[in-house]
Amino acid sequence: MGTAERKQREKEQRRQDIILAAEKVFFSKGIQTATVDEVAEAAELSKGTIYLYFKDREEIIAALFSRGMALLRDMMVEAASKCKGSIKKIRALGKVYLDFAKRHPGHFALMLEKELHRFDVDENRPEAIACIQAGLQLLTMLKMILIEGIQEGAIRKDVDPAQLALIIWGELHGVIAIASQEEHCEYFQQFCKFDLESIVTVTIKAIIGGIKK
Amino acid sequence: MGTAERKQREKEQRRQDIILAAEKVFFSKGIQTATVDEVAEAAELSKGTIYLYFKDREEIIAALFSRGMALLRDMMVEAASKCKGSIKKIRALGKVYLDFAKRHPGHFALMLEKELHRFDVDENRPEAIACIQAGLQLLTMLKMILIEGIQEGAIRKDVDPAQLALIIWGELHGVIAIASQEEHCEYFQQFCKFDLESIVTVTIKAIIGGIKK
DNA sequence: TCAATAACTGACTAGTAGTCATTAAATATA
DNA sequence: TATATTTAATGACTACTAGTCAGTTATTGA
Repeated sequence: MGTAERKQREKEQRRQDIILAAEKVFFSKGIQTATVDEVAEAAELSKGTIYLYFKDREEIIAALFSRGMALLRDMMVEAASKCKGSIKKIRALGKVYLDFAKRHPGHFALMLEKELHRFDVDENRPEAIACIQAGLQLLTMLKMILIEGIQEGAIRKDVDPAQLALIIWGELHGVIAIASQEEHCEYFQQFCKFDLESIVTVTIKAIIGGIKK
Repeated sequence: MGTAERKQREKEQRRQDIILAAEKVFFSKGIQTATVDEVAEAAELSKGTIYLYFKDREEIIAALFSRGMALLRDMMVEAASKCKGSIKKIRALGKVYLDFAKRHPGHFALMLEKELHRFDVDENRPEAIACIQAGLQLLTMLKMILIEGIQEGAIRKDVDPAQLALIIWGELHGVIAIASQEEHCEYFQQFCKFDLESIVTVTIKAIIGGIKK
């Protein structure tokens, strides 16, 4: 009797439906201003049902975040696999992040808002673990590329590759976050004019310059 | 008749008192959870009075932010003035940020939470302008150091110094933000063990490596 | 057919941002 | 000094939203 299994699948499906509805609402109305009631309406469910599937509002956002992170990770893994040599791979990652920002602006905005500021979700809950896992997989991929580069002799070997992976990710994300935010502020435009693409290119160049042998 | 001037001073004083009360409340209870009522109570004023001095909650936070930013800017300007040579100055800035995090943990936390994500404050309001000004002053100082470095021949001259200043600030802040957040997460500890101090040292080294001639 | 279980509902509670008519205090004026 | 006027402060109130839970409906298994 596969009833239990089917029910399990249906439950998972409903959860996914809620996540998709939440994406529509949160990405169009803004993370801060969208309400759970609006998510419920978009999902054609009552608010109470939403809370059967997610502990609280923050957990819904965490689910969106980990989906976006997984998306980015997949794009990065694919792009890296197409390049030969660690330096080229790292250069490709910057381009991928730009591409991600263009193709998934909602997820990108969520990442800018949440990547650098701790979720208020209990660290032991599945959604929090999924967030951390996706981030760790991204860092691990980067670490592998660095190890490869050290073996090739292209990258300096006096730094721990894991630590360096964290640094590169922080640098890249930090620059893109600040630049994409200040892109729309006229006061900052006076300080320096640029497009996101050129600033990422320069950043990647600087990062690589800092880790090359 | 100096009544008007005195009243103006008193008004400004009250505003400062509210900001100090807000610091206590926001920094102890957390930016997200502290309420305006609590600020009012700490300032020994009614909530209505708070709203005579600040348009909304976000503007109170913006006032704290710009105060912190000015604090950091002053520390950085002072530290830079004590060093000879642009490379040494840049190295000093990383140390200053660490020192700032230790001496002003509340402001540091606010910066992690807000620096990379746009304030919902009208760009034309004084508080928003103060935030942007403080940030711009910091970037301008960095730009001056870079120009000095280019003239000295210590720093590569193929990049716009203003753009490079933005990149360095983004890199430094991005790394510190991610590292200080993940410092407390056991899952990330498995990936790589480090203390904030060593990661900042390595980051500064990487940044300098990326911009040296 | 009917009892048991699971899924869902929406009115309700609690809590908070922001408002505004009213009160109190300070100042200017006669 | 007495009174009018302006300024500062109040706190009860509204509007809104996260999260709950007793009750309803649908599904399943006997």
